Amino acid sequence: MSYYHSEIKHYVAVDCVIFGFQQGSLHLLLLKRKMEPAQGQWSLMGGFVREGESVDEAAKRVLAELTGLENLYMEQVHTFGAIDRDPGERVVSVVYYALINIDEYDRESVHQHNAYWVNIDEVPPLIFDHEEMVAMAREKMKQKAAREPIGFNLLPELFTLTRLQNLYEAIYGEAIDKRNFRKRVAEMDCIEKTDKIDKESSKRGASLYRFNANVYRHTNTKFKL
Amino acid sequence: MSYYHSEIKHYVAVDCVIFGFQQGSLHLLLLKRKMEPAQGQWSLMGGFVREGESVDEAAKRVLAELTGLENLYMEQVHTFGAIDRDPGERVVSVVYYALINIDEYDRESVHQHNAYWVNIDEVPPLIFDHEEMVAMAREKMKQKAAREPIGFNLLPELFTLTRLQNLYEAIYGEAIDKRNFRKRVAEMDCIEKTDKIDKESSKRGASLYRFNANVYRHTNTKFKL
DNA sequence: TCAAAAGTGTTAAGTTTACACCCATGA
DNA sequence: TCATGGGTGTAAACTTAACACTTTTGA
Repeated sequence: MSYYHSEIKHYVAVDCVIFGFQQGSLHLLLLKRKMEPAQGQWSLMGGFVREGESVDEAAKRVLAELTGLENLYMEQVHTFGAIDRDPGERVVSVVYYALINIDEYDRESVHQHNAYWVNIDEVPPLIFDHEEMVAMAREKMKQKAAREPIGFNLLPELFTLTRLQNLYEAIYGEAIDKRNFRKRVAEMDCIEKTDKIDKESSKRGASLYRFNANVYRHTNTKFKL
Repeated sequence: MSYYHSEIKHYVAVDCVIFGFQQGSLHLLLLKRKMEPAQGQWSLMGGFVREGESVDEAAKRVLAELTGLENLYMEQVHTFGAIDRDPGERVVSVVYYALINIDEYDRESVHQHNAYWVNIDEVPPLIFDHEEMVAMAREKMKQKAAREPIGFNLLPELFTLTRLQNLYEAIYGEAIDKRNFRKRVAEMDCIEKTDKIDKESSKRGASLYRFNANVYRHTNTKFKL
């Protein structure tokens, strides 16, 4: 209105790199675009920032639209601001990543958006600069997961240690020594053994564990997996 | 024009957290605003993203406007997108930090912008969300400086080891053991001793060192100071 | 001659890595 | 009974941290 009238405005969008964990691998929720530009090609889920919402809120809305889930763990990654990154028109895009428990999304909604879970190591070519977005999001998530307990967002509430180890192997992209891994887990009070046993994944059965966020907040020991 | 006509646009700005190193402390280059809104208050250097430039280019331009320097080391920090973060009008701001050798900027230009170097531990109240921007930039710079040789951008080409140590102490906010520090430096081939001696800082004189970016690129040893 | 910064190694503590076998169970 | 995944400890290698005195020189 008043101060900045001599400046120009831009479209501001958000794009979401949505991580899930399945069959021992990280997966991404990708869309096969139903609209121009780039119809028929693969892309991240995105949307424009609207008038009455912050950029963070726009990302939450876009995620909820697709997955039906509110309160996902989400983090801003980077803003992509090249002039011609979108060949349709100039759009500045703020990228977020989200971590979701792959058992809990709204399949109906995902289906309607023409979205599919794709193994992160078999991602098809993506439109625009979306591959770079994925690369940055993956790297940032990896760094964060090593030092803060965000990985549990990718798991159900109860999980076996083998499953947790598989998750971290997928995140780091390398094998982890089982005994060393369990030693580290044992030192972390916030990862609690429950008295429940999982019989799905093995004949013998494996103890189920749970992440306790309260314990995490009240202990001063650094998280490190 | 075509695809996104039903969406609305936003002002997109850049704000720059400009670090310098002086008298053993990190300093920030801050402006006393000459215009509304928030005239007379302290702020970061900023500006709007224009039509023919990317967001990165806007940040470079804004930095060059203030300091007269091109090719500064610069990194994107975060995008601030709250609706009412700027009480004048809605502006989405992309924050960058830059590292500058405090001996080399254009004093004339800085003076004209009403800008001053302020010790980072004595920063006055800043407008809007600029204090949060500074905090995030500082943390990100610290993380990066520990693992990549960006600190040299804050120093002249030749420097003594004591000066380098003082810089890292300022970045980390804690004292470093002199012998351990020098041991680490000695193991890094990219930090080369020259045959020049600095006589300014001590009676005895101290050897001057230089960072060699080529050597850094061609060695595989991780940078760690 | 003395104040001020430069320069220099060793040891202990802590952390990280490598590694192999027995257990419980359902098919 | 055997194939499958669950569960457990120790020693060596490496990394980090702690620590104090001698040197040079200009004022």
